[in-house]
Amino acid sequence: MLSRSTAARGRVEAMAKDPSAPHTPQGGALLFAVFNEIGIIEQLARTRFEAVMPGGLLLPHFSVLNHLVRLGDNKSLKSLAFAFQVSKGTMTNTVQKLAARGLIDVQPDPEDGRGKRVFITQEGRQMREDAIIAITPALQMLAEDVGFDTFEAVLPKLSRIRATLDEMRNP
Amino acid sequence: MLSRSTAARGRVEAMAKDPSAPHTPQGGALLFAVFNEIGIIEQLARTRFEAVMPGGLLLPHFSVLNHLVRLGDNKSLKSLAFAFQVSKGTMTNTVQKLAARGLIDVQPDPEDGRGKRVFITQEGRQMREDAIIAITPALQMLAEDVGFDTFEAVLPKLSRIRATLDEMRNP
DNA sequence: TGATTTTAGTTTGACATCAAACTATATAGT
DNA sequence: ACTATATAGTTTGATGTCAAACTAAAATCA
Repeated sequence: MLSRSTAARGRVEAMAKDPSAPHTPQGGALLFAVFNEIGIIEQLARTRFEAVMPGGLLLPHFSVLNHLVRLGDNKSLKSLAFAFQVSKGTMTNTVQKLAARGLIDVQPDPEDGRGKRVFITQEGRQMREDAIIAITPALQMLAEDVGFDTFEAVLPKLSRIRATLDEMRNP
Repeated sequence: MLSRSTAARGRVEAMAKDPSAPHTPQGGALLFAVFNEIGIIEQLARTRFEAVMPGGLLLPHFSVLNHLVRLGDNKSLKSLAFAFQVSKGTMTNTVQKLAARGLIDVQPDPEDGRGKRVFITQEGRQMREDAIIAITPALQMLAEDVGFDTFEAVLPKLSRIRATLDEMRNP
């Protein structure tokens, strides 16, 4: 059986780097490799995150709770969908799940008959706290093993890539 | 309507950075921010990639074709699932879709009655070439706008994070 | 004011994905 | 050899997601 890191490397190398391929830009392989690493990290991080979440909380659910605590509640579904770059239907689904668990409270918007407003409940705040507590050991281990400076160095560059990708949408 | 980059920043800030939260490690916010950027980039990149793929080819489909060209075909489903870090069932599904389109050829493993072997067809090779041609403009634009050096700088650090996350699985 | 268009949210249908159960074959243990 | 266990692949049921169709309520405009 291959080691896990070998497996991951296998996937890294799985992406395009064929120098004989026509029309491949010089260094297109580099970009492929970066996006491939990002894809793997996203998957590994999500899996690990959800594995330790209390009550089977999923990443998008936590994300919404965290958003409501950090940036304040009384948010519309639209703004939440926009903030997380998911479709309206997806946010409808997420909000319904959170509401069914009593972690948020959804009410009609008093100023707009079409809209709704999302509030976090006390249970929702507690769940968000528990979630942060649950993931903290993994984050600490990661910070120790990888080095904090690596994360510091990488964040602004990722932001730059994200911002550019963001601007490239719908030209 | 908010600008798109404002929206993306909204999602960035949506993740944990609450300094008042108990048990939040010093700088836990940094790690959250990094993973959040990674999540957004993965989503934006996938969407953009699939939007230009010929014949509605999806990212996992392309990834398998590319893998078979770059690392050679005659692969088992197991090894493909392992390389891409997806479940066996997922790879069964992906392989069935590719085979139905005639892009790969799946045959029983002559040396193992349980196994199958996956081969890429000429149509599959052509599809992979077309896909690379289709995504190249976006990659070039990105490389120009962001700067090649940013990608060069970020790749080894992402690899490090990925490798550590990989090692952290199933201790 | 009345008609058109835009917007907020929901629903529907399709698809990728996963975990777990299942089948069939191979390997290990005795 | 016979039984146990492990492995390759498929299937099943659930979930998250999206795009597109749909409903209802603004906002625009003529």
